[in-house]
Amino acid sequence: MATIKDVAARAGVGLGTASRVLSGSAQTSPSSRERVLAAAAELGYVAHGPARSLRRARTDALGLLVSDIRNPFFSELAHAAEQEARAHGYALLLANANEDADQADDALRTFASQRIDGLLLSPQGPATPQLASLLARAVPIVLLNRRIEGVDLPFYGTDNEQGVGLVLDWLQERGHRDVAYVGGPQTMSTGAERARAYLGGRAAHGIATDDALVDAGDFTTDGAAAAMLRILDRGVRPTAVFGANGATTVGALRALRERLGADAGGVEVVSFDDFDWFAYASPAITAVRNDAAAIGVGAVQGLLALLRGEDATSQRIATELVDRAARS
Amino acid sequence: MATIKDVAARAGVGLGTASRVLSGSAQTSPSSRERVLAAAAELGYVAHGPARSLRRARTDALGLLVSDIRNPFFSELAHAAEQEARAHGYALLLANANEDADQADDALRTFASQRIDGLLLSPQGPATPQLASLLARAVPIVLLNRRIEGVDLPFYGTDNEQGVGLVLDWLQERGHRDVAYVGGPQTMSTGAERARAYLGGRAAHGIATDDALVDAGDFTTDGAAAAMLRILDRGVRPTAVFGANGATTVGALRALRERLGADAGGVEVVSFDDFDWFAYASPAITAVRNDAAAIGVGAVQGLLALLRGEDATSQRIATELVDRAARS
DNA sequence: TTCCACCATGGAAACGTTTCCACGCGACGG
DNA sequence: CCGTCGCGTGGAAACGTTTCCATGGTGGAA
Repeated sequence: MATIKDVAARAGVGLGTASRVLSGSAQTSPSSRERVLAAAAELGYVAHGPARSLRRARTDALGLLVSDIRNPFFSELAHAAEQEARAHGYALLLANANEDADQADDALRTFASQRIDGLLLSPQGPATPQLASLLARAVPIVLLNRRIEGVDLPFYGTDNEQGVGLVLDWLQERGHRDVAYVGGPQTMSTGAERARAYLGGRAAHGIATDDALVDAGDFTTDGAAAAMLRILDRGVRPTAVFGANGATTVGALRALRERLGADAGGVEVVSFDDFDWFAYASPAITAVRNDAAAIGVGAVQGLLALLRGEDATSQRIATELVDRAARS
Repeated sequence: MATIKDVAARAGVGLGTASRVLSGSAQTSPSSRERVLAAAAELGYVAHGPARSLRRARTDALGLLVSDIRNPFFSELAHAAEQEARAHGYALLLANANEDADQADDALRTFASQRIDGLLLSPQGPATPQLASLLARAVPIVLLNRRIEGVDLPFYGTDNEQGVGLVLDWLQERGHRDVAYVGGPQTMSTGAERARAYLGGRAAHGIATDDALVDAGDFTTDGAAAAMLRILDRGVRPTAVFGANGATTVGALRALRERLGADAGGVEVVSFDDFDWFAYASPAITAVRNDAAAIGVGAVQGLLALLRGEDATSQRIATELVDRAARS
């Protein structure tokens, strides 16, 4: 309730001096400084953020739009990004698109209205009008984990090719020939890149190139379970299954357990995306660990670079394989 | 970049009329309305949120402070709360305390500066100066899942007593006598309430009241694993283990698997807090499902009631048991 | 001693809204 | 035909900051 005028009055200084002390923007005499700070403390003064933003034409806030905060990948990323932003004096506003284009647009509208200084965006699909509007306003934007067709923005995400390479090496080392692949939608860059890397690298790693072993869901558990069942229904019997993201792997696992029992009939499961609990699953799941925290931190740093007027270099974060196969 | 003045000028109306149309606050003639909306669309006008907040002395934003967004309970809750808030025209600002009192205070300071209209708070511990400051400003606040000593605020959380009752019934039905309990910190209301309900109800459900079977961690995986190991080291051999929250159960599971093998030596595990993947764990974990979404929605509704000047009634959300025990 | 430069200071202006107030006009009733 | 009522309107004021500008004072250099 107390304004800076009240503080100035109580400290017996002018409005300007009080502002200079409280925002630390310019030199002030030690005595003024002391009295202003004392007055502010006594009154419990808290600067009015919106007024400050109005005057300074910046909000010191970054927006983060993720497709689903319940997805552990994104909650980890959000957490890391928030820490990094906070460390640099920025607040992080989080919005949830709920895997829905309308909600995503809605969130972008809110961000635009809040006048965020920059945006971390995990795109749902193609560019939307709201996104175009933000681009037109020259709001700095970086992309997370998925690319947008036709829009060239700094990108921070997993190195899909390298990650799939690790999986292929592992499959070969374990001697798997008949491997099922449960993919994601080709319309997402993640789905497309992983599929391309896997399908293109199979032969060189001694894996059968039978198309009956390949199907795709929509990166949801349910979609992936259905895809896995379709594969099994074709009468093929893989010795290993590769899920193209975390939810996909869970769906495949569910289908395998339904069909083949709690140990999935000895089928080995390997995943792009790691969850901690994969260690406790039956069967244990080997996974490529997608470093969400590194992506979040890198993206914030890139965005901050853009805000300083420098340019940001895209990063593909390398993955590492967590091998949980039962060894004899 | 376009302001409401630009819109008014282009539409050939006065400033006031433009504002009235765009904020829908009062009657305007159809012709004005039409021209203002057209002008706004042509200019790509987006209202300046901070300016609006400054003038209206409200932000239409609610703050949500959780202890750790990576905790699935909170990400689920955050998601549900955001949907509910959005449906009522409020934005939800999310902040992460990272289980750390300083960061929590920092986040509260930011919220205060942003002039949020209301706060959903999952407290870390006792009341802090920043919280007192918010209370003094008469910012409406509701509490999530944990209470604060000495502060009487509307509360939305799990019905711990009822949930523990379900677990006790299940343990009795399964014929367990020697049950280990891995609890949480007594300084948190959740830890204390669950411990009280369990310890007090044991005898009536035919469970041994041997204190060697009881230990406590700090609601983290590592702390719980250590507690579980302490119990096993006492030479007791329980037939079932009850973990007082999700992370605790995971820690106990880890310790059991380390000591007794991948099937935990046949020990049955039951948890307060359910994770979807418990179905795929080895051994499968029975759990009391904590309805995070219902808590989030209820809390937002309560907060909105406070904002309307009504008063909010605390809610204890009932849990349900998800029985995943292997039946013969 | 005198001037100049510099630094701290007080207050006005500006940021983009909403809302209040006063005004003009048309319609309706007397 | 005139007074009044009400509705739509334009513009000024206000919200709480920061920043610019002018001013006064002080220290050092000449």
